[in-house]
Amino acid sequence: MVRMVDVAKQAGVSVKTVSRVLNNEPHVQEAMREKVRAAMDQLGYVPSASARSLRSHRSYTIMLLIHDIRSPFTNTVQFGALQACQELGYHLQLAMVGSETLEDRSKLERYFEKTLRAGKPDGLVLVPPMANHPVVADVMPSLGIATIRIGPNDVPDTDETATVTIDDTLASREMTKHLLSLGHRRIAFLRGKEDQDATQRRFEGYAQALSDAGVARDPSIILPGTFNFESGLASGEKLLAMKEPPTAVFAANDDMAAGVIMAAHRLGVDVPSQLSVAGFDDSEIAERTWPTITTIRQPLEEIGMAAIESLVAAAGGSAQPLRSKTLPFELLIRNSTAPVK
Amino acid sequence: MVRMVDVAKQAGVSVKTVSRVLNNEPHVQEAMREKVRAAMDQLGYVPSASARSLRSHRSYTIMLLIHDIRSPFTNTVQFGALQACQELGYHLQLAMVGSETLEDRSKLERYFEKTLRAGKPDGLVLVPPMANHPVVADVMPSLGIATIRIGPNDVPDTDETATVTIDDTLASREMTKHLLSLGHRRIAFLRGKEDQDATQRRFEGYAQALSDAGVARDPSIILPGTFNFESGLASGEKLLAMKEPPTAVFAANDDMAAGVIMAAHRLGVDVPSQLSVAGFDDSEIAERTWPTITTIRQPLEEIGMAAIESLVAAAGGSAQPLRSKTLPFELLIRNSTAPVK
DNA sequence: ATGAAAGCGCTAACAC
DNA sequence: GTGTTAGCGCTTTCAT
Repeated sequence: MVRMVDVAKQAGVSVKTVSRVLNNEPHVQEAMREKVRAAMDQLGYVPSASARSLRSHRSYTIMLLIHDIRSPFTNTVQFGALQACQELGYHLQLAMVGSETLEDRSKLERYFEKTLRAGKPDGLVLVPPMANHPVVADVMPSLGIATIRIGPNDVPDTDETATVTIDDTLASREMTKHLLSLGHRRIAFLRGKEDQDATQRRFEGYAQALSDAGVARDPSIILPGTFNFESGLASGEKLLAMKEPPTAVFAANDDMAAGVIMAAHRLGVDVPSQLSVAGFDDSEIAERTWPTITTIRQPLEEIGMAAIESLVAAAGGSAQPLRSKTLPFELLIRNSTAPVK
Repeated sequence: MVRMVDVAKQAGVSVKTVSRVLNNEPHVQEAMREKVRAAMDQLGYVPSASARSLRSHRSYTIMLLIHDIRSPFTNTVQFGALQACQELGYHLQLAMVGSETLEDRSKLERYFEKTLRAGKPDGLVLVPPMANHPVVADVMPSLGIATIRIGPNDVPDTDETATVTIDDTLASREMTKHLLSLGHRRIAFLRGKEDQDATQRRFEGYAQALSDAGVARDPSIILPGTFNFESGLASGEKLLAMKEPPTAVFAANDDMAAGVIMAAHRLGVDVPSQLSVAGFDDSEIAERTWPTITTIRQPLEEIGMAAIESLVAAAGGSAQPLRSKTLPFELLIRNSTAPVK
């Protein structure tokens, strides 16, 4: 194994200088820097991560904390995060919190204590439903780890936490306006999980757009949901069985929208001629159903990348505080929405 | 921060004894062991990962090497792997190899050198298409890292590598037999990517079943593919435009099967009454299309868990060699296959 | 601007 | 069965 001393010998300098070059510290002449870099390359030097972090208390590792790893949302964020990590020379480590742990405050505390102290990540990325879970929010500050939350819109920044999101309310309003512009007046709304900020935000956008258009809200076609396919299926069946069914359904995410489409298939209702369906997120499934789903694209890959970039910037000695970012969304009109008949 | 000395002091023993307890080494009296454990709990001791790995050359980290992170296949394996890691006290780290890197031997070598030397994982999990990529297979042995490949059927074990899979050929034969039993004789087959072992294996099962049933193979309805939705869509459109279209399509994975179903929708062909469609993998999409897809369930979560368990067992001092495993599959008959008319 | 020395927290090697 | 000591490879501190 090639050690720092070997590089130092090869370059004819002291270890400390090599260390300075490795860490991009100032106070090294450019010529020296070059010589050291050449020696590193020549010897194929790879610094020992454990030695570095033992001494410096930095791990060059970001931890992505997930709840349901199999969600395409999380998966895409992860993809972006991983790309950014590789570019910046950081490791991406995964950790998962199960439902029971999430419910139980003391369990969660113990879990964090163990996982975070052991891994000592330089930063933490939280995705929904972790991102604005009340118990998580309670426990986090005591850990003293820079954290980016993905998703929530209304959590204030602190020195140690910030958020990366889109403007859910605005996006939802635009989608609702799209449906209104097609002539729909009886538009159902499927809520998501209530412990996720997005549910309320998206509902607000829907409510605002209706109110702007002077359309009264009908509570009987605003249904609870869980963000998953089955919940959309059940709500779809319920709505279509009504005496006066809605002409459009806006689901708070694509999985539920796909469920509504499935319900329509089952009941022989044609989408979009008899029922328009809109989703949110632009998950993979939105392009794989028949018809394909009109939705809001969240730049999830970019969100993942932005999260890592913020954390790494804050971790690097410069000690700039974390900054929240709001990224742009896009209304994607596909085949599941059409003018009302 | 609580250190090992603090625990030792509290328990009234030497550091080495604490270390022995931490690592479950023998030669410690049960009473001492208990005392030490109590002290650890009481002080909230969390061992320093970096110090341990600096000294012991073990990182308690498994690396999952992925190519296309957004595939549901990989995602589910990852889910199982993460569960197993948490149970066994290991960290799961992610690394990604892009397409260009995978094509270029020297790039790949440099990538591995850098990634693996830096992270020093105790084990490596490869998923398709990494798992039996020729260049990867060439480069791996020189790295001296215990590796589990997920997917390939025909790679011999070595001391350092083993595989965890299902019997693709057998599974594919059973699916083909299912279609034959429904009266289909003109069964198309959609191949996957040719650099993946599964493509050939699954084709062989199809070929065997046809041959067992005395049905001649028609090369004009055996089409190449890439395992993705678009490729299934294109093949589906091509098959349905034939003068004598097949009565059934067996796609080498679910994404392609979903594409075929989409093609049928577009062309107004009813599935399954006019065309039966079968997939492979039991991806999430297989239950979200209309109709739902008859497929082969691979126990991907269990596969991910088994991979980690093997690696951890081999990493733990016992130094037992890696062992390959073949897990059971299951034929899931859903709504996309029906008797031929 | 550069270097020498101390020591991060742990385990390997060896003593008892 | 248990303890002592050295040192893993690096960065920090302090000196020059």
